[in-house]
Amino acid sequence: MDRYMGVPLSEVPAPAGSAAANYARHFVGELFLSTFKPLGLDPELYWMSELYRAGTMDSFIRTALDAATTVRAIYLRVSKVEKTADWLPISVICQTCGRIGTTHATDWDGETVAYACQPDMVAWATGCGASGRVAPFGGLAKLPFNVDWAAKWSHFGVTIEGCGKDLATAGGSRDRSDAIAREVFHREPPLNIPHEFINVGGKKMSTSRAQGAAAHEIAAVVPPEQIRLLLVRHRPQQAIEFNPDQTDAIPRLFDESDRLAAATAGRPVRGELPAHADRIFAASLPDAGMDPAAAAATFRPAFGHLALLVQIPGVNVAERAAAEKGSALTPAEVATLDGRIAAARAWLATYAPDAARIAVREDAASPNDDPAMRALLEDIANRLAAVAAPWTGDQVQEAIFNTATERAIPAGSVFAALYAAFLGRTSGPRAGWLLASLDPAFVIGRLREAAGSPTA
RNA sequence: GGGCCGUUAGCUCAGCGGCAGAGCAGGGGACUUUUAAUCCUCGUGUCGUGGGUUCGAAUCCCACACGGCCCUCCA
Repeated sequence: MDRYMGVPLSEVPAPAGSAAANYARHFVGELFLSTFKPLGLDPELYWMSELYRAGTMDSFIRTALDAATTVRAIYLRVSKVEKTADWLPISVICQTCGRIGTTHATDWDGETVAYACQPDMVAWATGCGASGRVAPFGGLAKLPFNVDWAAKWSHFGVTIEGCGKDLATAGGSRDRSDAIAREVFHREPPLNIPHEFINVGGKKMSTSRAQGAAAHEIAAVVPPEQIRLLLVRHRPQQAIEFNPDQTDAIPRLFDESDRLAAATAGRPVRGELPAHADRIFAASLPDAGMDPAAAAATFRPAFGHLALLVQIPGVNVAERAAAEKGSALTPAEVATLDGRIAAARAWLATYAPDAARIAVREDAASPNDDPAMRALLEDIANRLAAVAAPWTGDQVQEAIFNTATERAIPAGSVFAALYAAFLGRTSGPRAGWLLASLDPAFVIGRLREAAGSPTA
């Protein structure tokens, strides 16, 4: 580890087992790109290490070194950072040990600089102590971050580039780079659009601090379209509050996505829509080639509903979805459905609040308060005991309704009593199918507990 | 100590000089076989606080409070 501290990441070997050419490519390729790609972000990459090696940056290096006095003045004026009088805006790679973080360059003579690799320049790396002169071109040195940033604007002709608020602060990195662009490279810096962060539970999302959820964890649950919506629906300078843990934030994100789709497709929508709802929807589509109108018109099963259906044994979710739509699902709709089913399962396994999970009570039910209801539950138990296992959902549902009708008790209150006995709550999925999926002896026993009758 | 962004309904957020809004949550109601479904209905909230500008301020200006982030290096 120490051996590589201070060495350019492009020169550090990739971790064992990685196929990447070096450490930088390993992380950009394996982590960033694999997360971005499903989101429809397919950037064209430039590796600065290659541009430096190819000599592309040489003219900027020369300009910066010639203007070293100006650069030092900018650091002092803009950021109140005082560099020593011999400091040069160049980071030389030590010819002996390969480190870039430990070198101090001085004495630009128009072709070469002197440098020293210092053992105690920074706390996090130890220089080898070598010194010498080097022509800082062709990849033997790099520009410091702020100068490098400004140089890139000139080289790539950048006209607009946002950045996070951490860099956009007054006297911060962006201000320094802006000043360098103007005064050293004589070019107006690109239009800046500072943007906020994503907070989880009021705190900046941070994997290293184990705070809230990590991006790749959320991406494992929320499909690309909804993640894009999360990022796109707010003003950029508004921090995004997203706390999926034990909340309905994820189902709501789906609901908003579907609402925007409905509006785009011209279907009626409750309430007021945000300005440019159709544009927000189009921007949330991960595939740039996708026709927003066509995408909006497809059937989109409600996430909350799916999260319920996947928990009920014996339910054919695809059949239910087709029934709800009123016709067979298209291949694209099947793909949407499958994606949402997977998302619903992942959500239930991770972030979902307990209230969203159906769980049959382990403990015994207490007898119902109402004598008439107790008698009715006993009646249902007896009827079911006469039905040969395995029960079907229809059989159980029929037994419930027949009993309720005969005893002139509203079906609604019977169901409430059943849910209380089995789930410990007042509502739930279709009771007949729920009970049919459980062990018959258990069901009868539980019904008699709720009826207050001896179960032996 | 300096700076940037934010603060609007329980939650998430629009509105950004002209009657304070939406979704969700929540309350009430409808539906005699229940998808946690569906439908109808209900919104006074010190627009963070205090000043100022204005015929008129959530909106513009100034202070202050609170929250987040930054102000050494690296990127």
